Amino acid sequence: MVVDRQLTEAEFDRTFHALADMTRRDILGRAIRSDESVSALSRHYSMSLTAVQKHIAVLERAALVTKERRGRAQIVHANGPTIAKAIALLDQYEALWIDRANRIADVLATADEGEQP
Amino acid sequence: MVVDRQLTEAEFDRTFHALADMTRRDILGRAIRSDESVSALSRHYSMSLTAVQKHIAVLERAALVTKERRGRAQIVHANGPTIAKAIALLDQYEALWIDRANRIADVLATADEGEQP
DNA sequence: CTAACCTACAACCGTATGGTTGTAGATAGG
DNA sequence: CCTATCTACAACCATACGGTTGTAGGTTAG
Repeated sequence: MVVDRQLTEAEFDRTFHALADMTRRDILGRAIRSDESVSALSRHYSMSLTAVQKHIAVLERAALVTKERRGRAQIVHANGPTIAKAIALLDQYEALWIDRANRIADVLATADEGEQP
Repeated sequence: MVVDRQLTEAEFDRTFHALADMTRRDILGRAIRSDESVSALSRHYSMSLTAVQKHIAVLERAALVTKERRGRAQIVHANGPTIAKAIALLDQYEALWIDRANRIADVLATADEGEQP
């Protein structure tokens, strides 16, 4: 099963784009805490149902969320693994940054040694 | 000093929007690994200098990057703390998700106990 | 001083984004 | 059956985005 592969660059594009909107982050948060239908979710916001549907579609294309039919309602579930993969990428950047900061600190420390002969 | 506060929602918008583009992620990666000027960075990409300037401006508005004048060159530095704050938000989402998954597992386990009397 | 270089910014263009309204198809409930 | 509910989707609109070219201002090197 190809299930735990890294996200492609295009998938990262979609994931971060989906996260770059307050309404979508809020929808994601609600989807994580409980299972609500599309229309139930839409009632939390002062915009049309269609607008919320589109936001959910963006989250869905980013694989941050999945929909499950349950009678006439469409239940929105959060998809944890995609969040984890986004974290993994940012962790790589942070690790590089910390590594660089450490190397710079080393260079400065070594330079200091030579300055008091 | 108000330095380590959380990002506002609008700042998260900018941060994730900045990360939602392959070229900008690449520029951020290069800025983390080394200090390059704007024009030096632009040489890595098959687009105009102006386009790269704009990408850097987006990263700068998101506080993922800062610029430092050095003679006639403008050096682009990565800004680690902002990356860390983005990670912190995603970690919150992931923690909620794991918590929810655990609670669901508990409910299922409890239900199983009652099924073999 | 002059020429080359680095950066900044305005103006423009096609396309994507985020919103709206309106129409229509399933499904559940009384 | 009939009606209210939930969802889907097309069409439209204003604005933002990602790219271009062109012009202009500092700064360094020779």
